[in-house]
Amino acid sequence: MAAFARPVVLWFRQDLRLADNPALAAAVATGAPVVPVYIWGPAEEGAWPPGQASQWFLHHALESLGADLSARGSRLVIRKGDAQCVLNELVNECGARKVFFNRRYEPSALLQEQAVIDGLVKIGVESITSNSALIFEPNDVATREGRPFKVFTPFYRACLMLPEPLPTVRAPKAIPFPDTPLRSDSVAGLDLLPRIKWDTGLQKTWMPGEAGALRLLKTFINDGLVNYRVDRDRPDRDGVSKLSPYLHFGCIGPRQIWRAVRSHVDATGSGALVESADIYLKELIWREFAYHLLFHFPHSVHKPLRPEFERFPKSAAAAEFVKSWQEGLTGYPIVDAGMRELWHTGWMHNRVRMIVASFLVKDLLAPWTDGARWFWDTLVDADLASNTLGWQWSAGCGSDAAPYFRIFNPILQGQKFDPDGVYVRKWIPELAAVPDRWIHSPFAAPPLVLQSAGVTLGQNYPAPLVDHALARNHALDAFAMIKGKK
DNA sequence: TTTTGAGTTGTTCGA
DNA sequence: GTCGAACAACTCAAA
Repeated sequence: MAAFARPVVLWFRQDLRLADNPALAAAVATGAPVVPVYIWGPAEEGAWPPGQASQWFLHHALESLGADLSARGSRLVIRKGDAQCVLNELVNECGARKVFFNRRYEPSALLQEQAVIDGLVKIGVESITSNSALIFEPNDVATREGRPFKVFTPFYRACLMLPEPLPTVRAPKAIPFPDTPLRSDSVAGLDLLPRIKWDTGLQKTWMPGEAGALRLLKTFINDGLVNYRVDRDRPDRDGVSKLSPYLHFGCIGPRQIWRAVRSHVDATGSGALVESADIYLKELIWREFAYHLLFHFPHSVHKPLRPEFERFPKSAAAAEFVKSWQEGLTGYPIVDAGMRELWHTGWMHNRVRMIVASFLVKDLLAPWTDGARWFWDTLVDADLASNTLGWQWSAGCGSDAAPYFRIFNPILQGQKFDPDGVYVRKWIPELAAVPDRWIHSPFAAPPLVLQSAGVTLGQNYPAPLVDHALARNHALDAFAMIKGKK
């Protein structure tokens, strides 16, 4: 029978995995041959096509997915272009009457999705969509008045009132592929890899794909989770899961993580583990909250949620400052270490993300949107929802943002969270010989100390761009100004 | 409708 | 060195 059944199309998007993939499961459950397709269409991502680092991750995640499909008797069809055109073309080629896919929530993706569904209806093809990317979709959570949440804590409480995430769908054992010959581009043909070889650091750091995600999750749950409460703030330790790029591309789903953590806690839960697990799972709910906000307030990707922040002043030197910040040449070691970690690995520890963001916006008085854009272009985990929420929070212009007076002191933050300077020395080797006492403030060290450490400020390590104490006062003035106090 | 309590991640200053 | 208060006022969400 199956040989004569019309095939169905499975459109892979940000869900590059076989397990916990409801659209794939639904397609396989039809009993018909399945045509899995990935469509590379950066032009449809609006102002936010994947950056170089994200493209690198995507390339390898696609190769991994292709291999996983082959192991199940299938293969990945790859095409370039406009999703609506490609899908129309593909259903005509293979005779499919059904297209399965998982939903996305970014503004441009929502438009794309509607165009795809409308286009397919016109030629008599049905679209069947599922949720794979979120534990709770944007409309699943609402205030009692039916409105979206703007504050995290009530959102979080509302989520906890909802039923626990369902057990995940297993990867299909076999995925039948039709006999029809179907043209496919190669992953390499998408031209996602850098022309100039700068990706060595990425290669050393990441193993993109479903297997890499599951391996990371397992290691984290067994080794990292119990100390997560403390170690999540320590960039000098290996204390976080680093699952963010895998979540972004859907190499793993949030429900898989939720279930795996919960099961581990239920099986072995000591007090410390329970506490750490709750904090970790709360981070997953932060991700949900970011999608909730992006969906309901799509303008937040480029406009502050608090409109008075459009008047927030900009330093006359902002453009130069941004450049130094990008290059890791601000003269504040913890900031520079973070920016260099980002450049080399496509990732930055979350504690350090907050520090560099506060520094850009409040010490350098540069627009938060410049920071958001740089992160977008350089992060392997660049995610419109999380990036937007993070920057609005740091800049203080989100609806539930850091209070204006919360200005990170880059020296204190370094001393507190990288007390032995291990993180700074790793990314700024020119400071390696600076003693612990001065590692986070080399500009304050006695000249003889710097001399014997081989550091000459302004030559092999920059003098600070701004004086933090002064910069802090300027920022406080700026906040008073936009509130109309000055 | 009005009221009430609360809001991720910090720093500084003075006692 | 440690500790508590101040740093504002506003908006959100629920009662």
